Amino acid sequence: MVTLKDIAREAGVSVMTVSRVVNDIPAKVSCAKRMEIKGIIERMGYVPNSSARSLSSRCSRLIAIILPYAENVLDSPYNAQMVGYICGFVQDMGYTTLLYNVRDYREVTVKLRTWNVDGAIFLGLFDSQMKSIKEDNRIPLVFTDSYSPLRQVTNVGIDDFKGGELAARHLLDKGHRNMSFVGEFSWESPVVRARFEGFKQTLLAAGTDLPERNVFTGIPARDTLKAICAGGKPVTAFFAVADITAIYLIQNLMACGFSIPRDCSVIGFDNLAVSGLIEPPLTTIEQDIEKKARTATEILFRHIADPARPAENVVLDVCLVERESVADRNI
Amino acid sequence: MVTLKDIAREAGVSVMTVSRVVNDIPAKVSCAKRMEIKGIIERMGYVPNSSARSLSSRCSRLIAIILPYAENVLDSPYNAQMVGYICGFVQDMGYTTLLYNVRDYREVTVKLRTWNVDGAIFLGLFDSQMKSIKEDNRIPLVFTDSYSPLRQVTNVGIDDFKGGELAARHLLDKGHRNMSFVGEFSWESPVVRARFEGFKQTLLAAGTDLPERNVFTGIPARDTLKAICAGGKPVTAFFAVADITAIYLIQNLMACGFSIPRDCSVIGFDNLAVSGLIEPPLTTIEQDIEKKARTATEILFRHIADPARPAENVVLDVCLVERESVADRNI
DNA sequence: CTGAAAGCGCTTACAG
DNA sequence: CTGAAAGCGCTTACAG
Repeated sequence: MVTLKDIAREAGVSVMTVSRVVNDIPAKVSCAKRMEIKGIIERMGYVPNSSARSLSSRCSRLIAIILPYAENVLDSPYNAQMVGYICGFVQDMGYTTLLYNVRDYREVTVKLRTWNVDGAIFLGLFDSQMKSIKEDNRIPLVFTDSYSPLRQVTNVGIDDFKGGELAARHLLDKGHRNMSFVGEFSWESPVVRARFEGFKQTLLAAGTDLPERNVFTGIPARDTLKAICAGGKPVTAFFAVADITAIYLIQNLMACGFSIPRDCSVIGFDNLAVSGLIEPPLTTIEQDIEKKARTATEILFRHIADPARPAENVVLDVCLVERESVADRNI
Repeated sequence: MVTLKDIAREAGVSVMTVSRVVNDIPAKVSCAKRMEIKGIIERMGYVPNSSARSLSSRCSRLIAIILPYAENVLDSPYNAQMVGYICGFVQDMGYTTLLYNVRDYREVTVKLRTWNVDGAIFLGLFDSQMKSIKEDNRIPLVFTDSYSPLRQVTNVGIDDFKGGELAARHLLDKGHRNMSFVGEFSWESPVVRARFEGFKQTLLAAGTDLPERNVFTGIPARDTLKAICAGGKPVTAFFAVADITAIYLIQNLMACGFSIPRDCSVIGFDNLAVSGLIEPPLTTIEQDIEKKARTATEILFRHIADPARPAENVVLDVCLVERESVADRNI
């Protein structure tokens, strides 16, 4: 392994001079010497040892992405997109990405400290442990999709409530009057809750009720689907809390013999790449995942550059993407 | 920051004794002392500094996953699956995952050396640079889907040729006699080549030709699709080199007014999660991505434990998954 | 503009 | 079973 010392000996200077060249510390080494040393570094294939750097400078140039545990954390297209973009942005900044999935929030502190990570981005549900995580780790931390009331926490999220509103308004516009909400995860998730509330309140304001029996935490069983989509006052449209949910819901509705959108309409949330590819192409609420990833990374680096910066809470916009999974009942 | 020294002072022992407790070096510290020290470590919230460890022990417990550059490397569901599984397995071994996307293979050496990475797994097309990468980095390296002739390289791949055979045999069984191959990427990719050869040779052996005009490097334009699927001797079935390709191909065929599989059949390769969700559900050649990720990780750790181990080339099996995108023309 | 000294937090290698 | 010494490769802080 080639070290600073080797380069220094070869160039006949001290290690400090080489270190200054390697780190491009300006105007502290004469130009001629600088060029000569650069040549030797190139020729000998010197690569700085990041561990040694991290140890002495207390900066690792390492960013951790923290995901809640799953057998495969990137199974979800949303997570995969976020991690992929963040990884690219982090690398563009000259930093390196560590990828972690944690079963218990207490693992977080150990993982961040042991590598002396300079900053971390959290994907997913860490709301309740956020306070402890924040207290235990005095480095810049960016959460995503958090609804924690803590003001000193930096978060990048989207307008989930508005997403629910847009879905409701679109279905109302298309003449639907009896609808169903299909959630996922537990009701613990404030993200699900916000989308639901936006949906429900918009319906209520328009004089349309969303009865309890049409609200589900997961995809309803086929018998249930058959029951609510037929009978006296059938459900004509579903708002699924995520595109993945919508896709499986459509599968189940089709398996029940329903045609989408002729017999019942479905609107999703996320606008994943696959959502335009299924049959029928999914009408959905779009969130800009690249922008979310970019914003989260930018804010993180802003806090790394200036740790005194106040916490920010960014809420990104959402919009309706109309495709073919919602029928117009007005015509 | 709590260090070994702090624990040592608190316990009234030397740092070496604490180090031995932290690292569970067996039977070298009396039991009573060991318990007492463990208590202090717990109480003071000591976390070992991995950089210091890496520097002095020359082992980082870091594994790099190297992907060829893309704007979003995890945009491909295949990459996302692989990275997700590998990350989990690596973590189970007590190691940490670094995620890199590289534009140029020369970046690889710098990235691996600077963090003193203990091993690396490569996803994607590194065949031509493999020799240089291998020579520059004397740590365990596992490649995937490589067709490099280098014998000293460890690789985990699948039987792409057999996949092509299975596709051909299935279409022949279903009575198709005029087929098309739709590739992706360049023909440089030996993976594409192998799938193509398996397909073509099986057709030829059965007395069915695969004329040049029905072989494509990307998804054909709609005019082309219309032309080859109509006329005197129409193409009745397509073999797409990957499910993603198949999905877009189906989109295009539908946009041309063709019904799948009534007017033309499509068979894919990979069996992604989405492939069963599209309409019609895709008949495809399945590869076991979890097994591939697991095998690659296991072999890597075997080589880390015993660097003298000879290189291995593992070829995993593939199989046909029959769904609804291929019509039976015999009935 | 340049360098000698000290130290980051740990482990290796040796001594007892 | 325990510890003092040296060193991993770098940077910080200071001196000139």
